[in-house]
Amino acid sequence: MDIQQLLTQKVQEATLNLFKVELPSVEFQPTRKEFEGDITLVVFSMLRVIKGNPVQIGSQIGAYLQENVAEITAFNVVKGFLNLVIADSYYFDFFNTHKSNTTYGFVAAADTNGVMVEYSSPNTNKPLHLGHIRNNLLGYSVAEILAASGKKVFKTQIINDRGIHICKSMLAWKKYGNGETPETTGLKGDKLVGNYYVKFDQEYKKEIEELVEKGVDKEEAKKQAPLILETQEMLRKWEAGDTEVIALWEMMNQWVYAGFKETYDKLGVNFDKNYYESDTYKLGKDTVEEGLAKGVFYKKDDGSVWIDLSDEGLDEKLVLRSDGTSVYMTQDIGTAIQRAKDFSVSGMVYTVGNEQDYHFKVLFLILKKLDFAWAEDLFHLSYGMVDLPSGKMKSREGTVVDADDLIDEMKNTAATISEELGKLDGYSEEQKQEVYTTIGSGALKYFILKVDPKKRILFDPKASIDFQGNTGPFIQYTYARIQAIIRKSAHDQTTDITGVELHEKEREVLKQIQLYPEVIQQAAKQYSPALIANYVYDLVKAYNSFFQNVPIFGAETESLILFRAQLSQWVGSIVKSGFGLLGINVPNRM
RNA sequence: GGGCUCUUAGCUCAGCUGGAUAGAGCACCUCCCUUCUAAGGAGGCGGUCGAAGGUUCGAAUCCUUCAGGGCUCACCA
Repeated sequence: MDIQQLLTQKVQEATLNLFKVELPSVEFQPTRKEFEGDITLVVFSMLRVIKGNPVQIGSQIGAYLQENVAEITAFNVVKGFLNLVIADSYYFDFFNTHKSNTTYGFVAAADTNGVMVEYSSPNTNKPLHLGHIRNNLLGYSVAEILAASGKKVFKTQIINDRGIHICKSMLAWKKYGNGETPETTGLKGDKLVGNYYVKFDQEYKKEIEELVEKGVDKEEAKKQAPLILETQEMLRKWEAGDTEVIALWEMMNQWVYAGFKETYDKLGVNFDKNYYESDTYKLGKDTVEEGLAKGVFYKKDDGSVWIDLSDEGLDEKLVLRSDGTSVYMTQDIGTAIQRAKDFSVSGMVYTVGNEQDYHFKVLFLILKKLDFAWAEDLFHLSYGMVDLPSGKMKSREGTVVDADDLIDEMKNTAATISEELGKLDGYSEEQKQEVYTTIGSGALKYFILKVDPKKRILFDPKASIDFQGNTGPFIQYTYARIQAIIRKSAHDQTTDITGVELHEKEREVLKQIQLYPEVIQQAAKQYSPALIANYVYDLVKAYNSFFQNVPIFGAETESLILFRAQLSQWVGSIVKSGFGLLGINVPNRM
């Protein structure tokens, strides 16, 4: 039982004895730095049931607790706050019990209830950019956090691999590509295909202009341009299973997947299963047909199929076009059902930007109306856009921050700083490169994950990401320093500690460590890696203050040295664990 | 126009779901490396929590209105 639970009981016992009232709930909070104490009972909130002067009530309860609870050694009352001082012995018990547990704070996964986390979900025409980085980091991290909180987690992505836009890059490559491949050009596959998508757009615009000059109306020109007609023809062939078109489609998709794989590896993210729209959209169509029979949907005169959500305060929404082809919603219905079949999950998390809030509101509602039991446990992990100072990233204006470029740039910055500091002497070139990668991507990942997912991020490419203060490298640096202590320390890391007096700084560190399990649960509940990031930062700050103000190897007694070395080790282990939940590595030296 | 959402120090962000004098980092100004890694530590400067009302012992947090930003309301995905 942790101290708060124990105190809750004891406070209820106290009020029953002293005031003859049963307290429905007891409110605690950490004691503020400026007051003496470790944990604070808020007496104000009890005034509803106990009438009287809060200071007096607080004093009486405080006296009772000091008398009857071994862990409470002193107390003081300020206004309506009862500050309680917890005995060192309590902290040492806590310390000895958990310090060697490498999964401290984690709850073992129950097999029964799985959760699926979808993230990334790229479009095969466009190389990944900064917005995708946020998506990938968030999704991966939330999956890790959910797993740590006791869920069985499956990671997936849905790949947008079909539709008219895919045919555009295929056609452009066929017409202007001269058989170029990633091998012949040395380009990453996704970049190569992305170039042809852009190329299509350029040529298409030229055709439109030519037609307009000949006197064709602009809207009409868009429909008549030979390129768009050819693209539509290609899509028809694709849907008809034309061998040549399918072969081209498969070849180019493979290039893109190979390119994405490289970027995912660099980001350190992965998936248990990939879904492809080309596989799931048909199931969506079938489901709509069934729903139509059940009366969930209705058909308009032109043959299009809709759902009426006006009772729920929303609009009518199209789920099948009049020509019978599927829309985005259709295929998302299909994908969800397919997943529920493939994995036994009780929940699904969709990591998708907040511009699709409305879409997911509708999707979840439709699935509920279709009576799927799991539809109650769907969550849209909606996150804010990553904007540049100039506004939105626009590929046409060349203002997109490319994922690969940014990752490389961060690594280079890390390398420059590292070399200036020159602390990696004795490392091989390969080891150094590894450290630079760790630091560079640590800086990037932390920068993005420390912000509440809901909020939009402003990213200024000119003002580079910091390496000092509340940053990834700051935290990694603390970890590296701790490793230096461990290397130097010949002390046994598991012996129990007794008979030393806690320094104020050590107490602060231990209080922070105590919070970790609860922080993981909160982060899981709120789907927020930012809570983990900010927690690790606070832990590290408390540790640094200890490190800088309290000697370790210069401590007065052997057991004190032992304790401080062990404490350092434990902090290091939690930093590693917490950063692991964010998908960030830690270096042994830096 | 309807819906959703955001606004906290010059800048970037916390603020434990209603509690004490609103906290960090960056930037700026002082100090601290013959003790373990100074990518660090100790301190200073800096706030009418977008505005106005309301709820109550108590509001950055809850409610209402207003202002400003973002997203969205496609037979695009």
